Amino acid sequence: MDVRVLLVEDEKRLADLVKGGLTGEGFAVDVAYDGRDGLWMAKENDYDVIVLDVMLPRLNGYAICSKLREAGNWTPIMMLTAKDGVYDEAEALDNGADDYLAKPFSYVVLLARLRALVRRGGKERPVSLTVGDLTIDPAGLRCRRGETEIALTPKEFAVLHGLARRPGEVVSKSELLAQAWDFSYEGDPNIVEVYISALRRKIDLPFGRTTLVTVRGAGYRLEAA
Amino acid sequence: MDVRVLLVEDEKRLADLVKGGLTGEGFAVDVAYDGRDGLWMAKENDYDVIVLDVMLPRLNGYAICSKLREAGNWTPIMMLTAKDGVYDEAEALDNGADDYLAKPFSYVVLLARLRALVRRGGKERPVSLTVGDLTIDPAGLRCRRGETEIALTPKEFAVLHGLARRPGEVVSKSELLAQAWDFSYEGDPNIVEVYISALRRKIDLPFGRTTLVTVRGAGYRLEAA
DNA sequence: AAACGATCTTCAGGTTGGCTTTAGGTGGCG
DNA sequence: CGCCACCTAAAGCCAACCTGAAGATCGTTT
Repeated sequence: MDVRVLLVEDEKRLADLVKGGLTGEGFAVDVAYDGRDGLWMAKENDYDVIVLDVMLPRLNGYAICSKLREAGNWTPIMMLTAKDGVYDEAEALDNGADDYLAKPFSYVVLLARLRALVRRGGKERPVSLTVGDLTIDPAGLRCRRGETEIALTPKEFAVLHGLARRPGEVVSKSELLAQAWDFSYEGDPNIVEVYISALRRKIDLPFGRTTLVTVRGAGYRLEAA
Repeated sequence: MDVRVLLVEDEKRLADLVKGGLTGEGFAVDVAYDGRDGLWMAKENDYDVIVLDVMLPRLNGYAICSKLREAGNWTPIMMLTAKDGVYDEAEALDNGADDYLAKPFSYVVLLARLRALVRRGGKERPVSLTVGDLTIDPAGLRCRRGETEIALTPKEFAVLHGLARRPGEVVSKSELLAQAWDFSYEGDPNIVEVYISALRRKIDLPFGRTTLVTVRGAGYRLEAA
């Protein structure tokens, strides 16, 4: 049971190096030297993980990534970003990548991250959730109301995510607890209320909306309207 | 086991193109060139997925979609929305479509999305109940009379739900008690009357209706008329 | 190591709104 | 006419909920 890897990288020297290394580690590696070939191969075959350079001839890494996700392909993707910067990371994850690595990278780090990615598996998950004009990006701890970016803490995000996965439906406090906290959380359920309060202050109040609704005795509901 | 597709599209050139492409991919494609034929074929045959253009002669895509859903047909539907601003995606999904694609679309994308739709088997049949123009959504603890949303408390909802599950039938007070309250409720059975009263004030009175009928000595009945 | 900032969690006071009971009223039915 | 089932407005009670603030925890910086 080999791990099948697709490597899309135009620098032939680097591509060969990585391929050699990974092959030695027991990976089955295919290489594509430009974006369009890479996209085609990714669609044609079933890989366990895809390594994508960002800057590629004919079709860049971001585009490949979004196109795959759009096509319902949720193979784990690692992006190799040329420039080191926050902007690149954000863009990579925005486009549906699962992890990224800034060039130049150490081979050992690549290997470790790849293994982590494969282990995590490519569970099917949407690139982003949308509830009305609220978009939630599960890859990063961020969300946007229209064009306005909203910073969320990890827990706030977890709660919002739990609600957004079932828009318009009532999600009970205990469901939120089970999802955003450990399964067997022993603490005060009031904590959910605290986070609901914080979320409202961020996603509703500044916009004069009330999309996060309390359903007394039942739970909370996130509405599109 | 072919995948059976119904394509409802009046632009003959486009229809033939798509049909050709999909046939080549192993789909069994039927084409209808106007809305009424499309609806008829959708009802007559059992398709795995239906592709609906929005703007169609004789009966538009939205109408076909709602009519099918009304008739209890939950075949996955993909809507093709012309991007002229009159119709938008949200409307497509509101009408019960499972996915939409804005024209002009790439054939590859259409193919991928269709496959995803078929794989998922479409939206789960909503569990909402309908009694005449009254719809009850247990997942969201909401109910509507026509387009008007009605706010209900959990107990009110529980009672209404108990009635709506058996539309037109008499449901006894003790059945309602057993269902909406704990099995062994020790309180005053008059409470049911109180809630019936509250419900009437919300779902009948404002609409000049009397759908929630008392059957003296037997219980209550929720009527479609 | 110490200090710091951010986040998480707990706590407590205040408020609200739904649940239930009560009680007087209505109307069907013998 | 009187009984009984049902209707419904009103009010008290209590649990659920909101929220500001303080304490606890964790990771990062100095």
